[in-house]
Amino acid sequence: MSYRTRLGGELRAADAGSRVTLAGWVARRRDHGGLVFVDLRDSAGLVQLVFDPADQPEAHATAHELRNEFVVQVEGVVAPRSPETINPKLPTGQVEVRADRLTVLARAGVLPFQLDEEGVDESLRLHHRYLDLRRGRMRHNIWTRFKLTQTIRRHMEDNDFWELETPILYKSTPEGAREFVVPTSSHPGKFYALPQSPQTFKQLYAISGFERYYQIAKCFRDEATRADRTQEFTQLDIEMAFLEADELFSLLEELWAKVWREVLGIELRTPFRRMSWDEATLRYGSDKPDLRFGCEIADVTDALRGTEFKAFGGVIESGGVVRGFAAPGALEFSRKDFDDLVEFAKTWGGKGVAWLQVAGGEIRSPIAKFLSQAELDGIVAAVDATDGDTIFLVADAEEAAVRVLGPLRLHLGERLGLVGDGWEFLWVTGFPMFEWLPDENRWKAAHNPFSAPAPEFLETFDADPPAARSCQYDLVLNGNEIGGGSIRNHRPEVQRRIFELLGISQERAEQNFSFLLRALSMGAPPHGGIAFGLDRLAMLLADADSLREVVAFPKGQGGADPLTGAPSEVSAAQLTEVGLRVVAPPT
RNA sequence: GGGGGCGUAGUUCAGUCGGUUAGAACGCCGGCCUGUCACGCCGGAGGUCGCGGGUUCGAGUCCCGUCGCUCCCGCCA
Repeated sequence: MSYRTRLGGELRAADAGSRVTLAGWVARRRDHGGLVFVDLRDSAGLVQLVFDPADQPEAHATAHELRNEFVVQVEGVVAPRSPETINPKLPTGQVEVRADRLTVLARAGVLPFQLDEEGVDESLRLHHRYLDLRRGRMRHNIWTRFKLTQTIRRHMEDNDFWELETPILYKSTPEGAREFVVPTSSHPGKFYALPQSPQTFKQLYAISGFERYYQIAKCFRDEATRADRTQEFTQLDIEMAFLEADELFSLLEELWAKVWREVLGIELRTPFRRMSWDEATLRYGSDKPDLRFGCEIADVTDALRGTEFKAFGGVIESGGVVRGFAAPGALEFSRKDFDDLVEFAKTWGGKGVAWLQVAGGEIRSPIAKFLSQAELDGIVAAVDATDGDTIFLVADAEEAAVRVLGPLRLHLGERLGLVGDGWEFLWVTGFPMFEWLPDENRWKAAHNPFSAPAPEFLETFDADPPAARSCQYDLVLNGNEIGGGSIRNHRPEVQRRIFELLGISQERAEQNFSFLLRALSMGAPPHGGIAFGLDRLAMLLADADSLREVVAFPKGQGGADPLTGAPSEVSAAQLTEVGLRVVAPPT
């Protein structure tokens, strides 16, 4: 005989008068008069048990000893509840169970925190994650994650993708993020790395003729953590042969529409918007613009050309720009509020921020007296400001101005409550291929070195690297980068030219990527793909503020796991086996 | 690697200008209550104020150091 009937719907449907066996956790016990009331919880719901000494004195006596989170099995008779006794805030349901038999299956000690309490210290929650996960909110978050991967698997399967695995013990290729290294006793002194992504192997699948690959893949980066960044994460990894980007875009638009329908019951508008990287950067100061509000950044340089006001004029003369945006509100900002904004801008490398309030047809600004009426009018027109707006301007080299204005726009969007509800998806395309690292005096791949140049840059990308744009695309949602990918280099000579420009010597390319170059030289189809951060998607879907809220057993800042105590030291014997000696033991 | 915030009962927090025996709520323990469900009522236990040092007649409170957690910058092809 099984332990139980499930609570919730199944039990509510049971006829009054029928006898049931239930098992679950004690959510709460109340004694009132001669009766004991127990709320019993399982994964399907909550039901109230009533113990009456008249029914069965022994069960009643045991029930009196119950504590929260005890695991019990009960037998009893389902009875309807009179509507006026049902508390809608606590969904114990339409029926109760008059219990006459009770077995305690497991006892619980005093809980380290109460399950209905909010704001409990996170490391305490992680230390007792099995308790924390019993809470409704966490249960919902984990459900969201499950529903996300379930919907993905169904959609990919329906579209003839194969779910294929790639190795976890990877070859170390020290480009990009710092890798986790793994020693092995078979080769003391040599190391595997954990994959930062299945990038190279998924390309090998495509080259091997597996034309539609996907995987829900674990990835690892030994880098500092953030609220939205962990060392160990999960991505939806996709690669296709004979791929046009448009084909991939519509496949994914359909996928996310399904996910939003399944998880949130929301219909997304498809196709998603698209924007070039250049446009996103200039208009929003970001390669992942949040389109839930306006405040588009405009160029006001022309309106101020030749101005007397040195702070602007000087910058313009030396080839810089003045850019800015108008934000509705901020008319009530105090001097200190504005000073804080200037400080904020400085943390992003800005020299300062100028502001002009447009109120009742007048311009209020500490710099207004330095500007002519024509210049003021020009500013207002350029940023398209209307009455009640405050205009924020930054004068600097174009790149520097953009770098400050983007975060400033986001900051003010939050601060002024401009960020609307909803889901703004955006494809960003045409990323730069390379980025110059002045400190190291070399070019760096802006995304990854396997992305193909856009066709119009195929001949010229190594002659004029800053101008080169790649076949890379990102999917952005409400200002979060949720995925990115590219059409790859399927011609080995193009891949070699990229490695060369990046200063990855032939020798090192040979050493690190020879398998890929070799594969490309034996008939590689045009291919490309994309990868999505599932943790971040789950976080957005569950409306959580940290990745750790949508990971069942997450690690804290610095990768420490309060639950298991990992990472931990290993024995001297284990070290000897892998040929390692710890030089600087933990203090 | 750098900067900010936090650390007081099992939990969430309060603690005034540095001043008597460090408080509240929830939880926990005991008792009462014949329909409770955030039950109610009475009583009780529970504290290395993260740790170390300093200033002071006196430190939870001020100073220095340190540890832990967290947020951000760097970093994250």
